[in-house]
Amino acid sequence: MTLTQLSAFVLVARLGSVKAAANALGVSEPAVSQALAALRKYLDDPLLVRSGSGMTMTAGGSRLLTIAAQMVSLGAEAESAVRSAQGAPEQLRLVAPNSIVEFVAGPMADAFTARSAGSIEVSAGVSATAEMGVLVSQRLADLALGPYLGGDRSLGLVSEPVFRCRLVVLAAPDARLRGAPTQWPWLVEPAATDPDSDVSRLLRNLGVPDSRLSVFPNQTAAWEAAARGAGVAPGIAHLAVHQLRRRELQVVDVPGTPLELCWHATTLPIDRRSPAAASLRHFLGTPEAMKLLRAPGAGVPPSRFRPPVYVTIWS
Amino acid sequence: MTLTQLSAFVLVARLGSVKAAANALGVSEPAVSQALAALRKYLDDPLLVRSGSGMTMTAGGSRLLTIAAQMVSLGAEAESAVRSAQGAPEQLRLVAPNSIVEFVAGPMADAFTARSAGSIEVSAGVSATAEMGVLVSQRLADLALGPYLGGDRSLGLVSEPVFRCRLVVLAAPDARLRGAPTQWPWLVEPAATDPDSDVSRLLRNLGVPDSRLSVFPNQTAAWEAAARGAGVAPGIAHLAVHQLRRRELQVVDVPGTPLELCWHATTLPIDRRSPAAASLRHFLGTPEAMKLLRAPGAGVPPSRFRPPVYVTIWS
DNA sequence: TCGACGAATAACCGATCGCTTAGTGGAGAC
DNA sequence: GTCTCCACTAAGCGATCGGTTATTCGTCGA
Repeated sequence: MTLTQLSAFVLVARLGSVKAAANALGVSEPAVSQALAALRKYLDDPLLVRSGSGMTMTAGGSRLLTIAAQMVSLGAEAESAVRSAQGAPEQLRLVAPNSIVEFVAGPMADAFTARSAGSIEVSAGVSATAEMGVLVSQRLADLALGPYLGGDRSLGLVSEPVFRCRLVVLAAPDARLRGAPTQWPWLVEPAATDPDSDVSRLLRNLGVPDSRLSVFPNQTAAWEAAARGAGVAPGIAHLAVHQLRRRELQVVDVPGTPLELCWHATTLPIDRRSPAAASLRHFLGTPEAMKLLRAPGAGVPPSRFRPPVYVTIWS
Repeated sequence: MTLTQLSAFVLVARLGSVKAAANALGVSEPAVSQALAALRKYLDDPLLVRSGSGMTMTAGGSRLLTIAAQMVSLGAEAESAVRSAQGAPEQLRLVAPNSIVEFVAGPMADAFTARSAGSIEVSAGVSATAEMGVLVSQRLADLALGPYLGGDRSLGLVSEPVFRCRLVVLAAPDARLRGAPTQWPWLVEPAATDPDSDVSRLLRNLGVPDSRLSVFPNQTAAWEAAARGAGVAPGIAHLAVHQLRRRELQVVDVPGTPLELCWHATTLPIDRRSPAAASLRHFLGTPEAMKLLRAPGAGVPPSRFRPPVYVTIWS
């Protein structure tokens, strides 16, 4: 019985599928399956059994889940406790949707590290909406910046609004868009395939079929294609400020847009929150952070992003 | 960072020495030292440093201790939770001084297993007094039967009296004992070398030098030697009932004896106690258990006992 | 009935764990 | 100074872990 096995089990139980857990951990699906098999053998209990929709827990599995979750969480806590005790920079892991990581996580991390006088290092990772809450509650991440995640009460998370913005649809000024929006070519970033993402919701509301989507490795690439006239690209309005100002793109009037959004900061409740996480949470409310959220970085070349989507970056 | 490493660390921190921890775990001393080295390297902190008397914790070490102890404890809890959930017999580990294991633990375990209709299996192990409390608080054992262990408040244990008995000194009826007790040959079981044991205390009070001790692998062997006239053997009076009735041994009048003792049952507090441990604890108060405590088994041939002393038996 | 998807298994591989025995090093006791 | 105790290191060994790719198995849905 190892901590990796327990952590795989918890993730499978929480996400409801081996595949999802494998994605969240950034490993192949048999790796998770085997960790599960080893645990099953060791404890002599199936723990999770396949059932029509996802995996359901046995009696033993549900007892294990509560305990294993604590152990995994304590494991992460132990590391940070020891490291912080000796003055090494604390590792703080921020998780967010692709668009946020792409434009604001970098400057945000740099600013916060500077503000903490180098005593806290921030790293950022991309994750699907459905995984973000679990990652934070598992202490695989310290803070999630993105949609509201307080819906699942069982995770015990605090999700507070920090920033309002608008989702719009962009296209080149000279683009000739014929017919209904459902027939346009839609140039999207990978999050559009996350059913819980705002972009995905917008596309569903419009009734855009998957066949009309072109998925680009990141938002910047999708917007460049749109600027070349290849189609329309949904995006957060203020993140495209450079392209809009240079007239490479303009806002297209589409039903249901602009979609008012609110980014939330999600963490463990105060009593379970690490000091570093609390500090970052506080930083997000400062004018300095607001400025960074409002004035995004220029975006980064595609090569800096990992090819697979919805993979968290930390090992 | 593995659970074995954490468990080794906790034991070293609690027992104050690598050697003691190795004994408690039943492994060689370098094994523990290496586990510690691996943890130190992984966490990049010395955790425990040698200091004149034993090992003292660094700041990181003391932070780790509280968390690691929980993790180790949860690990044991996880196993028993899953096993009990699927109807497999629960493993209940009883720890006691050598004499109790030798004479009463076997019948007690059998009786309790029968009483629980086979749903709980009891195994018994020998441990030094100083280790018993730690073993219970670590959940390496579920119940300790022996001396009072409530002294160390930090372990958070409940130690309640269950049985009164007397420690006496025995010899063959025809033994010719010359001079003062300090000059007799003393035939002792291994617990006599445990400074916290009652036998050891008695010998200290009498001023018996170590050179006059002959250590036998178990109580039965020591008593057999005494019956052959090889010297005197301290022991719990009612455990020697067979030898006394057959006139192989008789009580020798020695200052400070009979020494009134009280066996205590030590467990975690009720809210942290496993149901099986609670059940055994309750069983110890029943007339059936009293009878077993009063009328011991015949003792077992030496070969059934492990050569090393003060080693807990479970892996 | 067939196909597709997701879980489980097989086979393999390198790294690490956990343990051993044997030897080194350092601090205190005589 | 030398002895002794105790922690640590070295070296080696077998088992397991944790990961991969490729394949098989079961179940659901068309």
